[in-house]
Amino acid sequence: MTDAKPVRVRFAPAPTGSLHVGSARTALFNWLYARHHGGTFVLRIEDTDAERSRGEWIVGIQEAMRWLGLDWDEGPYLQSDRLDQYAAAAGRLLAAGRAYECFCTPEEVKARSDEAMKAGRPPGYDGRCRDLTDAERAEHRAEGRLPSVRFRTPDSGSSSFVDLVRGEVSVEWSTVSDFVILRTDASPVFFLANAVDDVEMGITHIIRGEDLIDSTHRVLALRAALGGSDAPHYAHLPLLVGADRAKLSKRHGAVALEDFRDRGYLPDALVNYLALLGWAPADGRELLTRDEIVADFDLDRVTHSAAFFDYKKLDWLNGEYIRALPLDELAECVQAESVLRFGDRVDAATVHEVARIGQERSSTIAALVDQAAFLFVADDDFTVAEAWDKVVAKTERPAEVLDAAIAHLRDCDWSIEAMDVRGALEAIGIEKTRKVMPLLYVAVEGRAAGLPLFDAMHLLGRERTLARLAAARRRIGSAPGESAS
RNA sequence: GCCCCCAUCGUCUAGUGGCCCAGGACGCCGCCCUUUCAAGGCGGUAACGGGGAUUCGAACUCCCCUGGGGGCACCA
Repeated sequence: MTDAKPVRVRFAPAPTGSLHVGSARTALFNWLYARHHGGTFVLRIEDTDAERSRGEWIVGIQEAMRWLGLDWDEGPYLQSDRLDQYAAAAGRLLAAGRAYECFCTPEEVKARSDEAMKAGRPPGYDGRCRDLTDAERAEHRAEGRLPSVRFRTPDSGSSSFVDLVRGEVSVEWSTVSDFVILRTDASPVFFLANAVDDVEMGITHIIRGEDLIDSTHRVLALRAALGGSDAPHYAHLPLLVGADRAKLSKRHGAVALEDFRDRGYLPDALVNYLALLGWAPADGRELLTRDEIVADFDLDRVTHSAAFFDYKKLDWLNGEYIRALPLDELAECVQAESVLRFGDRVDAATVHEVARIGQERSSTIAALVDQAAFLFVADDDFTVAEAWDKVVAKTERPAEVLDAAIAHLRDCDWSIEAMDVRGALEAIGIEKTRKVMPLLYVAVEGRAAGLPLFDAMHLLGRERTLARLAAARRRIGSAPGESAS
Protein backbone atom coordinates (compact mmCIF):
# COMPACT_ATOMS: atom_id res chain seq x y z
CA MET A 1 0.00 0.00 0.00
CA THR A 2 3.06 2.23 -0.23
CA ASP A 3 3.39 5.04 -2.68
CA ALA A 4 6.21 4.06 -4.97
CA LYS A 5 6.93 7.65 -5.96
CA PRO A 6 9.67 9.26 -3.92
CA VAL A 7 8.42 11.98 -1.62
CA ARG A 8 8.90 15.58 -2.69
CA VAL A 9 7.59 18.27 -0.38
CA ARG A 10 8.04 22.00 -0.34
CA PHE A 11 7.87 24.93 2.01
CA ALA A 12 6.58 27.95 0.13
CA PRO A 13 6.58 31.11 2.24
CA ALA A 14 5.79 34.59 0.99
CA PRO A 15 8.65 36.96 1.84
CA THR A 16 6.44 39.58 3.39
CA GLY A 17 7.90 39.49 6.87
CA SER A 18 10.16 37.51 9.14
CA LEU A 19 9.46 33.82 9.55
CA HIS A 20 6.43 33.37 11.78
CA VAL A 21 6.44 30.43 14.22
CA GLY A 22 3.28 29.13 12.59
CA SER A 23 5.07 29.04 9.27
CA ALA A 24 8.10 27.56 10.95
CA ARG A 25 5.93 24.75 12.26
CA THR A 26 4.67 24.13 8.73
CA ALA A 27 8.24 24.14 7.44
CA LEU A 28 9.22 21.75 10.22
CA PHE A 29 6.46 19.26 9.43
CA ASN A 30 7.41 19.29 5.76
CA TRP A 31 11.05 18.82 6.64
CA LEU A 32 10.20 15.99 9.05
CA TYR A 33 8.09 14.27 6.45
CA ALA A 34 10.84 14.51 3.85
CA ARG A 35 13.51 13.29 6.23
CA HIS A 36 11.37 10.48 7.59
CA HIS A 37 10.61 9.19 4.12
CA GLY A 38 13.99 9.88 2.62
CA GLY A 39 12.41 12.43 0.32
CA THR A 40 13.32 15.84 -1.01
CA PHE A 41 12.57 19.12 0.74
CA VAL A 42 12.21 22.04 -1.63
CA LEU A 43 12.26 25.70 -0.63
CA ARG A 44 10.21 27.96 -2.84
CA ILE A 45 9.73 31.66 -2.29
CA GLU A 46 6.28 32.87 -3.32
CA ASP A 47 7.10 36.45 -4.12
CA THR A 48 4.48 37.17 -6.74
CA ASP A 49 3.13 40.08 -4.74
CA ALA A 50 5.72 42.66 -5.72
CA GLU A 51 4.18 45.23 -3.40
CA ARG A 52 4.69 43.28 -0.23
CA SER A 53 7.66 41.07 -1.03
CA ARG A 54 11.10 42.22 0.05
CA GLY A 55 14.54 40.87 -0.72
CA GLU A 56 15.63 41.21 2.89
CA TRP A 57 12.89 38.85 3.98
CA ILE A 58 13.98 36.28 1.43
CA VAL A 59 17.35 36.32 3.16
CA GLY A 60 15.82 36.46 6.63
CA ILE A 61 13.60 33.46 6.09
CA GLN A 62 16.55 31.37 4.99
CA GLU A 63 18.59 32.49 7.98
CA ALA A 64 15.76 31.57 10.31
CA MET A 65 15.40 28.14 8.73
CA ARG A 66 19.11 27.51 9.01
CA TRP A 67 19.03 28.56 12.64
CA LEU A 68 16.23 26.08 13.28
CA GLY A 69 18.21 23.44 11.47
CA LEU A 70 15.76 22.93 8.63
CA ASP A 71 18.01 22.34 5.65
CA TRP A 72 16.49 22.18 2.21
CA ASP A 73 17.60 20.04 -0.71
CA GLU A 74 16.48 22.26 -3.57
CA GLY A 75 15.95 25.95 -4.01
CA PRO A 76 15.27 28.53 -3.06
CA TYR A 77 13.26 28.89 -6.24
CA LEU A 78 11.84 32.35 -6.68
CA GLN A 79 8.49 32.68 -8.36
CA SER A 80 9.55 36.10 -9.59
CA ASP A 81 12.07 34.27 -11.78
CA ARG A 82 9.37 32.19 -13.36
CA LEU A 83 6.80 34.74 -14.44
CA ASP A 84 6.91 33.56 -18.06
CA GLN A 85 5.67 30.15 -17.06
CA TYR A 86 2.67 31.55 -15.29
CA ALA A 87 1.83 33.87 -18.15
CA ALA A 88 2.04 30.95 -20.55
CA ALA A 89 -0.22 28.86 -18.35
CA ALA A 90 -2.76 31.67 -18.16
CA GLY A 91 -2.59 31.96 -21.93
CA ARG A 92 -3.40 28.31 -22.33
CA LEU A 93 -6.37 28.58 -19.98
CA LEU A 94 -7.60 31.62 -21.87
CA ALA A 95 -7.28 29.82 -25.19
CA ALA A 96 -9.12 26.81 -23.85
CA GLY A 97 -11.94 28.96 -22.56
CA ARG A 98 -11.21 27.97 -18.97
CA ALA A 99 -10.38 31.55 -18.11
CA TYR A 100 -11.54 34.93 -19.32
CA GLU A 101 -10.60 38.56 -19.28
CA CYS A 102 -12.29 40.57 -16.57
CA PHE A 103 -12.51 44.34 -16.71
CA CYS A 104 -14.00 44.95 -13.29
CA THR A 105 -11.81 46.87 -10.87
CA PRO A 106 -11.12 45.41 -7.43
CA GLU A 107 -13.23 48.18 -5.94
CA GLU A 108 -16.21 47.33 -8.13
CA VAL A 109 -15.91 43.66 -7.32
CA LYS A 110 -15.70 44.38 -3.62
CA ALA A 111 -18.71 46.68 -3.70
CA ARG A 112 -20.89 44.15 -5.48
CA SER A 113 -19.66 41.35 -3.24
CA ASP A 114 -20.51 43.29 -0.10
CA GLU A 115 -23.92 44.01 -1.50
CA ALA A 116 -24.50 40.34 -2.23
CA MET A 117 -23.40 39.42 1.27
CA LYS A 118 -25.80 41.91 2.73
CA ALA A 119 -28.60 40.49 0.63
CA GLY A 120 -27.80 37.02 1.88
CA ARG A 121 -26.33 35.81 -1.38
CA PRO A 122 -22.89 34.19 -1.55
CA PRO A 123 -20.14 36.81 -1.71
CA GLY A 124 -17.32 36.81 -4.23
CA TYR A 125 -17.17 37.67 -7.88
CA ASP A 126 -20.56 37.81 -9.56
CA GLY A 127 -19.41 36.70 -12.99
CA ARG A 128 -20.17 39.95 -14.77
CA CYS A 129 -17.36 39.58 -17.35
CA ARG A 130 -17.80 35.86 -17.82
CA ASP A 131 -19.28 35.96 -21.26
CA LEU A 132 -18.26 39.26 -22.75
CA THR A 133 -18.38 39.53 -26.53
CA ASP A 134 -15.36 40.71 -28.50
CA ALA A 135 -17.14 44.00 -29.02
CA GLU A 136 -17.70 44.50 -25.30
CA ARG A 137 -14.09 43.73 -24.56
CA ALA A 138 -12.99 46.22 -27.17
CA GLU A 139 -15.28 48.79 -25.64
CA HIS A 140 -13.76 48.32 -22.19
CA ARG A 141 -10.28 48.65 -23.61
CA ALA A 142 -11.32 51.80 -25.39
CA GLU A 143 -12.36 53.19 -22.01
CA GLY A 144 -8.83 52.54 -20.84
CA ARG A 145 -9.65 49.56 -18.67
CA LEU A 146 -7.02 46.86 -18.38
CA PRO A 147 -8.13 43.26 -17.97
CA SER A 148 -7.22 40.80 -15.29
CA VAL A 149 -7.63 37.12 -16.03
CA ARG A 150 -10.16 35.09 -14.10
CA PHE A 151 -10.46 31.36 -13.85
CA ARG A 152 -13.92 30.06 -14.64
CA THR A 153 -14.98 27.70 -11.88
CA PRO A 154 -17.42 24.93 -12.76
CA ASP A 155 -21.07 25.98 -12.74
CA SER A 156 -22.26 22.93 -10.89
CA GLY A 157 -21.16 19.76 -9.26
CA SER A 158 -18.68 19.52 -6.44
CA SER A 159 -15.00 19.20 -5.73
CA SER A 160 -13.51 16.86 -3.24
CA PHE A 161 -10.12 15.58 -2.19
CA VAL A 162 -8.86 13.28 0.50
CA ASP A 163 -6.88 15.11 3.13
CA LEU A 164 -4.25 12.96 4.82
CA VAL A 165 -5.16 14.25 8.23
CA ARG A 166 -8.84 15.04 7.87
CA GLY A 167 -10.22 12.60 5.37
CA GLU A 168 -12.53 13.65 2.58
CA VAL A 169 -13.18 17.36 2.19
CA SER A 170 -15.65 18.57 -0.40
CA VAL A 171 -17.43 21.68 -1.50
CA GLU A 172 -20.16 22.60 -3.97
CA TRP A 173 -18.79 24.60 -6.90
CA SER A 174 -21.82 26.83 -6.76
CA THR A 175 -20.34 28.38 -3.62
CA VAL A 176 -16.97 29.08 -5.22
CA SER A 177 -16.80 32.12 -7.43
CA ASP A 178 -14.45 32.80 -10.33
CA PHE A 179 -11.09 34.04 -9.12
CA VAL A 180 -8.27 36.12 -10.52
CA ILE A 181 -5.17 34.27 -11.70
CA LEU A 182 -3.40 37.12 -13.49
CA ARG A 183 -3.46 40.69 -12.25
CA THR A 184 -3.98 43.70 -14.45
CA ASP A 185 -0.21 44.08 -14.59
CA ALA A 186 -0.01 40.49 -15.86
CA SER A 187 1.62 39.19 -12.68
CA PRO A 188 0.27 35.88 -11.40
CA VAL A 189 -1.73 35.37 -8.24
CA PHE A 190 -1.03 32.67 -5.63
CA PHE A 191 -3.45 30.08 -7.02
CA LEU A 192 -1.90 30.06 -10.47
CA ALA A 193 1.76 30.22 -9.48
CA ASN A 194 1.18 27.65 -6.80
CA ALA A 195 -0.55 25.21 -9.12
CA VAL A 196 1.96 25.61 -11.93
CA ASP A 197 4.95 25.17 -9.65
CA ASP A 198 3.63 22.20 -7.76
CA VAL A 199 3.08 20.44 -11.09
CA GLU A 200 6.43 21.41 -12.56
CA MET A 201 8.39 20.70 -9.41
CA GLY A 202 6.78 17.31 -9.05
CA ILE A 203 5.57 17.94 -5.54
CA THR A 204 3.96 14.77 -4.16
CA HIS A 205 2.72 15.94 -0.77
CA ILE A 206 1.45 19.36 0.15
CA ILE A 207 1.61 19.97 3.87
CA ARG A 208 0.39 23.37 5.04
CA GLY A 209 -1.80 25.24 7.45
CA GLU A 210 -5.51 24.65 7.72
CA ASP A 211 -6.21 28.23 6.73
CA LEU A 212 -5.49 27.14 3.17
CA ILE A 213 -7.89 24.24 3.10
CA ASP A 214 -10.59 26.05 1.16
CA SER A 215 -8.19 27.19 -1.51
CA THR A 216 -7.27 23.60 -2.26
CA HIS A 217 -10.30 23.06 -4.45
CA ARG A 218 -9.41 26.03 -6.59
CA VAL A 219 -5.79 25.02 -7.01
CA LEU A 220 -6.85 21.48 -7.82
CA ALA A 221 -9.26 22.73 -10.48
CA LEU A 222 -6.57 24.91 -11.99
CA ARG A 223 -4.16 22.06 -11.95
CA ALA A 224 -6.58 19.80 -13.76
CA ALA A 225 -7.37 22.48 -16.32
CA LEU A 226 -3.65 22.88 -16.91
CA GLY A 227 -3.39 19.18 -17.64
CA GLY A 228 -1.37 18.41 -14.52
CA SER A 229 -1.08 14.68 -14.06
CA ASP A 230 -2.07 12.92 -10.85
CA ALA A 231 -2.86 15.32 -8.06
CA PRO A 232 -0.61 15.48 -5.00
CA HIS A 233 -1.60 14.36 -1.54
CA TYR A 234 -2.73 17.11 0.76
CA ALA A 235 -2.36 17.38 4.51
CA HIS A 236 -3.71 20.40 6.35
CA LEU A 237 -2.17 21.04 9.74
CA PRO A 238 -4.14 22.44 12.67
CA LEU A 239 -3.59 26.14 13.20
CA LEU A 240 -1.48 27.58 16.00
CA VAL A 241 -3.56 29.90 18.15
CA GLY A 242 -3.07 32.42 20.94
CA ALA A 243 -4.81 32.71 24.29
CA ASP A 244 -8.01 33.90 22.61
CA ARG A 245 -8.01 30.86 20.33
CA ALA A 246 -7.51 33.04 17.27
CA LYS A 247 -4.73 32.43 14.78
CA LEU A 248 -1.41 33.15 16.42
CA SER A 249 -0.22 36.65 15.61
CA LYS A 250 2.02 39.42 16.86
CA ARG A 251 -0.39 40.57 19.50
CA HIS A 252 -0.09 37.22 21.27
CA GLY A 253 3.61 37.74 21.98
CA ALA A 254 6.75 36.68 20.21
CA VAL A 255 5.92 35.09 16.89
CA ALA A 256 8.94 35.83 14.71
CA LEU A 257 11.52 33.10 14.86
CA GLU A 258 14.27 35.66 15.44
CA ASP A 259 12.46 36.78 18.59
CA PHE A 260 12.80 33.28 19.98
CA ARG A 261 16.45 33.25 19.02
CA ASP A 262 17.02 36.62 20.68
CA ARG A 263 15.24 35.56 23.84
CA GLY A 264 17.64 32.71 24.22
CA TYR A 265 15.66 29.70 23.13
CA LEU A 266 17.66 26.82 21.74
CA PRO A 267 16.79 25.66 18.21
CA ASP A 268 16.56 22.03 19.29
CA ALA A 269 14.16 22.93 22.08
CA LEU A 270 11.99 24.94 19.74
CA VAL A 271 11.95 22.13 17.20
CA ASN A 272 10.98 19.70 19.94
CA TYR A 273 8.20 21.98 21.16
CA LEU A 274 6.89 22.79 17.70
CA ALA A 275 6.83 19.12 16.77
CA LEU A 276 4.58 18.48 19.77
CA LEU A 277 2.10 21.08 18.58
CA GLY A 278 -0.19 18.99 16.45
CA TRP A 279 1.70 15.75 16.66
CA ALA A 280 2.69 13.27 19.34
CA PRO A 281 4.64 10.03 19.25
CA ALA A 282 2.68 6.89 20.05
CA ASP A 283 4.51 6.25 23.30
CA GLY A 284 3.90 9.67 24.82
CA ARG A 285 7.53 10.76 25.15
CA GLU A 286 7.92 14.52 25.06
CA LEU A 287 11.63 15.12 25.29
CA LEU A 288 12.76 14.00 21.88
CA THR A 289 15.91 14.52 19.92
CA ARG A 290 15.68 15.65 16.34
CA ASP A 291 16.58 12.18 15.14
CA GLU A 292 13.93 10.58 17.30
CA ILE A 293 11.31 12.93 15.92
CA VAL A 294 12.39 12.20 12.36
CA ALA A 295 12.24 8.49 13.06
CA ASP A 296 8.75 8.60 14.57
CA PHE A 297 7.08 11.36 12.60
CA ASP A 298 4.27 10.69 10.20
CA LEU A 299 1.15 12.41 9.03
CA ASP A 300 -1.22 9.79 10.42
CA ARG A 301 -0.52 11.01 13.94
CA VAL A 302 -1.15 14.67 13.24
CA THR A 303 -4.00 16.01 15.38
CA HIS A 304 -7.09 17.77 14.09
CA SER A 305 -7.78 20.73 16.29
CA ALA A 306 -6.05 24.06 16.72
CA ALA A 307 -3.18 24.14 19.20
CA PHE A 308 -2.52 26.86 21.75
CA PHE A 309 1.05 28.07 21.72
CA ASP A 310 2.02 27.73 25.38
CA TYR A 311 5.06 29.86 26.17
CA LYS A 312 5.26 28.36 29.67
CA LYS A 313 5.67 24.86 28.38
CA LEU A 314 8.24 26.07 25.89
CA ASP A 315 10.17 27.61 28.80
CA TRP A 316 10.13 24.36 30.68
CA LEU A 317 11.29 22.43 27.64
CA ASN A 318 14.00 24.95 26.86
CA GLY A 319 15.19 24.67 30.46
CA GLU A 320 15.47 20.93 30.01
CA TYR A 321 17.64 21.49 26.96
CA ILE A 322 19.82 24.03 28.72
CA ARG A 323 20.41 21.63 31.58
CA ALA A 324 21.30 18.89 29.13
CA LEU A 325 23.77 21.03 27.21
CA PRO A 326 27.50 20.31 27.62
CA LEU A 327 28.90 23.09 29.80
CA ASP A 328 31.28 24.39 27.17
CA GLU A 329 28.50 24.71 24.65
CA LEU A 330 26.31 26.53 27.12
CA ALA A 331 29.22 28.81 27.98
CA GLU A 332 29.57 29.67 24.32
CA CYS A 333 25.91 30.65 24.08
CA VAL A 334 26.13 32.71 27.25
CA GLN A 335 29.31 34.32 26.01
CA ALA A 336 27.73 35.37 22.72
CA GLU A 337 24.66 36.80 24.38
CA SER A 338 26.66 38.54 27.11
CA VAL A 339 29.00 40.19 24.63
CA LEU A 340 25.99 41.33 22.68
CA ARG A 341 24.68 43.06 25.77
CA PHE A 342 27.77 44.13 27.67
CA GLY A 343 30.49 44.28 25.05
CA ASP A 344 34.08 43.95 26.19
CA ARG A 345 33.23 44.07 29.88
CA VAL A 346 32.63 40.36 29.49
CA ASP A 347 35.43 37.90 30.14
CA ALA A 348 35.36 34.27 29.17
CA ALA A 349 36.44 32.86 32.51
CA THR A 350 33.63 34.60 34.36
CA VAL A 351 31.15 33.57 31.71
CA HIS A 352 32.18 29.98 32.09
CA GLU A 353 31.57 30.14 35.84
CA VAL A 354 28.23 31.85 35.29
CA ALA A 355 27.23 29.10 32.89
CA ARG A 356 28.26 26.43 35.35
CA ILE A 357 26.40 27.97 38.27
CA GLY A 358 23.38 29.09 36.29
CA GLN A 359 22.85 26.03 34.15
CA GLU A 360 20.55 24.35 36.64
CA ARG A 361 18.43 27.40 37.21
CA SER A 362 17.56 29.09 33.95
CA SER A 363 14.99 28.36 31.32
CA THR A 364 16.54 30.53 28.61
CA ILE A 365 19.96 31.86 27.75
CA ALA A 366 18.60 35.38 28.06
CA ALA A 367 17.39 34.67 31.59
CA LEU A 368 20.79 33.28 32.48
CA VAL A 369 22.50 36.41 31.21
CA ASP A 370 20.01 38.49 33.17
CA GLN A 371 21.19 36.74 36.29
CA ALA A 372 24.79 37.55 35.44
CA ALA A 373 24.15 41.17 34.53
CA PHE A 374 25.33 42.37 37.95
CA LEU A 375 28.82 41.12 37.09
CA PHE A 376 29.13 42.79 33.74
CA VAL A 377 27.36 46.04 34.23
CA ALA A 378 29.60 49.02 35.00
CA ASP A 379 29.60 49.76 38.73
CA ASP A 380 28.21 53.22 38.09
CA ASP A 381 25.28 51.68 36.24
CA PHE A 382 24.53 49.10 38.89
CA THR A 383 21.10 49.61 40.39
CA VAL A 384 19.00 47.71 42.87
CA ALA A 385 15.85 48.98 41.24
CA GLU A 386 12.36 48.69 42.67
CA ALA A 387 13.17 45.55 44.55
CA TRP A 388 15.12 47.51 47.15
CA ASP A 389 12.46 49.31 49.14
CA LYS A 390 10.30 46.24 49.32
CA VAL A 391 13.02 43.99 50.53
CA VAL A 392 14.22 46.52 53.10
CA ALA A 393 10.72 46.84 54.48
CA LYS A 394 10.46 43.10 54.83
CA THR A 395 13.81 42.63 56.47
CA GLU A 396 14.40 42.57 60.21
CA ARG A 397 17.10 45.09 61.27
CA PRO A 398 18.42 45.65 57.76
CA ALA A 399 21.19 48.06 58.73
CA GLU A 400 22.64 45.70 61.30
CA VAL A 401 22.40 42.80 58.88
CA LEU A 402 24.44 44.73 56.34
CA ASP A 403 26.95 45.82 58.96
CA ALA A 404 27.43 42.26 60.11
CA ALA A 405 27.81 40.98 56.57
CA ILE A 406 30.31 43.71 55.71
CA ALA A 407 32.34 43.04 58.85
CA HIS A 408 32.45 39.34 58.13
CA LEU A 409 33.34 39.69 54.47
CA ARG A 410 36.01 42.31 55.04
CA ASP A 411 38.48 39.84 56.41
CA CYS A 412 37.26 36.31 55.92
CA ASP A 413 39.05 33.96 53.54
CA TRP A 414 37.72 34.65 50.05
CA SER A 415 36.41 31.13 49.55
CA ILE A 416 32.80 30.15 49.05
CA GLU A 417 32.74 28.31 52.39
CA ALA A 418 34.39 31.03 54.42
CA MET A 419 32.17 33.69 52.90
CA ASP A 420 29.07 32.20 54.44
CA VAL A 421 27.75 35.13 56.43
CA ARG A 422 25.06 33.26 58.26
CA GLY A 423 27.19 32.65 61.32
CA ALA A 424 27.85 36.34 61.61
CA LEU A 425 24.14 37.07 61.34
CA GLU A 426 23.30 34.57 64.04
CA ALA A 427 25.94 36.21 66.20
CA ILE A 428 23.99 39.47 66.17
CA GLY A 429 20.82 37.66 67.06
CA ILE A 430 19.19 36.99 63.69
CA GLU A 431 17.48 33.67 64.25
CA LYS A 432 16.02 33.00 60.85
CA THR A 433 18.84 33.98 58.57
CA ARG A 434 16.91 32.74 55.54
CA LYS A 435 14.42 35.55 56.08
CA VAL A 436 17.12 38.11 55.79
CA MET A 437 19.07 36.74 52.83
CA PRO A 438 17.04 38.47 50.11
CA LEU A 439 18.38 41.80 51.34
CA LEU A 440 21.92 40.69 50.62
CA TYR A 441 20.93 39.25 47.26
CA VAL A 442 19.44 42.51 46.15
CA ALA A 443 22.31 44.56 47.53
CA VAL A 444 24.91 42.53 45.66
CA GLU A 445 23.10 41.25 42.58
CA GLY A 446 20.46 43.91 42.13
CA ARG A 447 17.67 41.37 42.16
CA ALA A 448 16.21 38.79 44.49
CA ALA A 449 16.10 35.99 41.93
CA GLY A 450 19.73 35.56 41.09
CA LEU A 451 22.75 33.36 41.24
CA PRO A 452 23.57 31.77 44.62
CA LEU A 453 24.89 34.60 46.77
CA PHE A 454 28.32 33.33 47.80
CA ASP A 455 29.17 32.22 44.28
CA ALA A 456 27.99 35.59 43.06
CA MET A 457 30.14 37.48 45.51
CA HIS A 458 33.07 35.25 44.78
CA LEU A 459 32.83 36.10 41.10
CA LEU A 460 32.32 39.78 41.81
CA GLY A 461 35.42 40.01 43.96
CA ARG A 462 35.88 41.38 47.45
CA GLU A 463 36.30 45.00 46.44
CA ARG A 464 33.16 45.30 44.40
CA THR A 465 31.13 43.19 46.80
CA LEU A 466 32.04 45.37 49.76
CA ALA A 467 31.42 48.51 47.73
CA ARG A 468 27.91 47.37 46.91
CA LEU A 469 27.14 46.36 50.46
CA ALA A 470 28.43 49.70 51.67
CA ALA A 471 26.31 51.51 49.11
CA ALA A 472 23.31 49.56 50.30
CA ARG A 473 24.15 50.42 53.87
CA ARG A 474 24.25 54.12 52.97
CA ARG A 475 20.84 53.91 51.36
CA ILE A 476 19.38 52.74 54.63
CA GLY A 477 21.01 55.44 56.71
CA SER A 478 21.60 55.08 60.43
CA ALA A 479 20.55 51.95 62.19
CA PRO A 480 17.33 52.24 64.19
CA GLY A 481 19.23 51.70 67.41
CA GLU A 482 21.57 54.62 66.92
CA SER A 483 19.84 57.90 67.27
CA ALA A 484 20.13 60.19 64.31
CA SER A 485 20.90 63.22 66.42
C1' G B 1 -24.51 36.19 5.50
C1' C B 2 -22.53 31.78 2.76
C1' C B 3 -18.94 27.75 2.67
C1' C B 4 -15.27 24.68 5.13
C1' C B 5 -12.75 22.57 9.39
C1' C B 6 -12.70 21.30 14.52
C1' A B 7 -14.61 19.68 19.72
C1' U B 8 -10.88 14.76 26.15
C1' C B 9 -8.09 18.25 32.48
C1' G B 10 -6.53 25.80 32.42
C1' U B 11 -2.87 24.15 28.21
C1' C B 12 -0.39 20.30 24.78
C1' U B 13 -2.04 15.54 24.26
C1' A B 14 -2.86 9.56 24.87
C1' G B 15 -7.12 7.04 23.77
C1' U B 16 -9.92 4.04 17.07
C1' G B 17 -16.41 -0.40 21.23
C1' G B 18 -15.14 -3.48 26.68
C1' C B 19 -7.95 -2.94 29.34
C1' C B 20 -10.88 4.20 30.99
C1' C B 21 -15.48 5.93 37.42
C1' A B 22 -10.00 8.21 31.25
C1' G B 23 -3.16 7.93 31.09
C1' G B 24 1.21 11.39 30.45
C1' A B 25 3.39 16.33 30.21
C1' C B 26 3.25 21.82 31.20
C1' G B 27 0.85 25.05 34.56
C1' C B 28 -1.30 25.50 39.33
C1' C B 29 -1.52 24.00 44.77
C1' G B 30 0.96 21.50 49.02
C1' C B 31 5.16 19.15 51.30
C1' C B 32 10.52 18.04 51.24
C1' C B 33 15.36 19.86 50.01
C1' U B 34 17.60 24.63 50.33
C1' U B 35 22.22 30.55 50.65
C1' U B 36 16.60 34.35 48.82
C1' C B 37 14.48 32.89 44.05
C1' A B 38 14.87 28.92 41.00
C1' A B 39 16.12 23.86 39.86
C1' G B 40 15.26 18.95 41.86
C1' G B 41 12.19 15.11 44.70
C1' C B 42 7.30 13.60 46.44
C1' G B 43 2.06 14.27 46.53
C1' G B 44 -2.46 16.71 44.97
C1' U B 45 -6.26 19.56 41.97
C1' A B 46 -8.44 19.04 37.18
C1' A B 47 -11.52 16.84 31.30
C1' C B 48 -14.70 13.09 27.57
C1' G B 49 -19.83 20.50 25.48
C1' G B 50 -25.45 18.99 25.22
C1' G B 51 -29.29 15.75 23.20
C1' G B 52 -30.71 11.63 20.52
C1' A B 53 -29.50 6.87 17.78
C1' U B 54 -26.74 2.05 17.09
C1' U B 55 -24.94 -1.74 20.58
C1' C B 56 -25.01 -6.51 25.71
C1' G B 57 -21.53 -2.31 26.19
C1' A B 58 -19.62 3.94 23.97
C1' A B 59 -14.49 9.22 25.00
C1' C B 60 -14.28 6.17 20.76
C1' U B 61 -19.73 4.93 15.31
C1' C B 62 -24.05 7.95 13.18
C1' C B 63 -27.46 12.31 13.40
C1' C B 64 -28.98 17.03 15.45
C1' C B 65 -27.80 21.19 18.52
C1' U B 66 -24.30 24.27 20.74
C1' G B 67 -19.55 26.27 20.82
C1' G B 68 -14.73 27.61 18.64
C1' G B 69 -11.82 28.58 14.43
C1' G B 70 -10.79 29.35 9.25
C1' G B 71 -12.14 30.99 4.33
C1' C B 72 -15.12 34.06 1.05
C1' A B 73 -8.76 39.87 -2.11
C1' C B 74 -5.92 41.85 -8.64
C1' C B 75 -2.49 38.61 0.10
C1' A B 76 -0.46 34.01 0.42
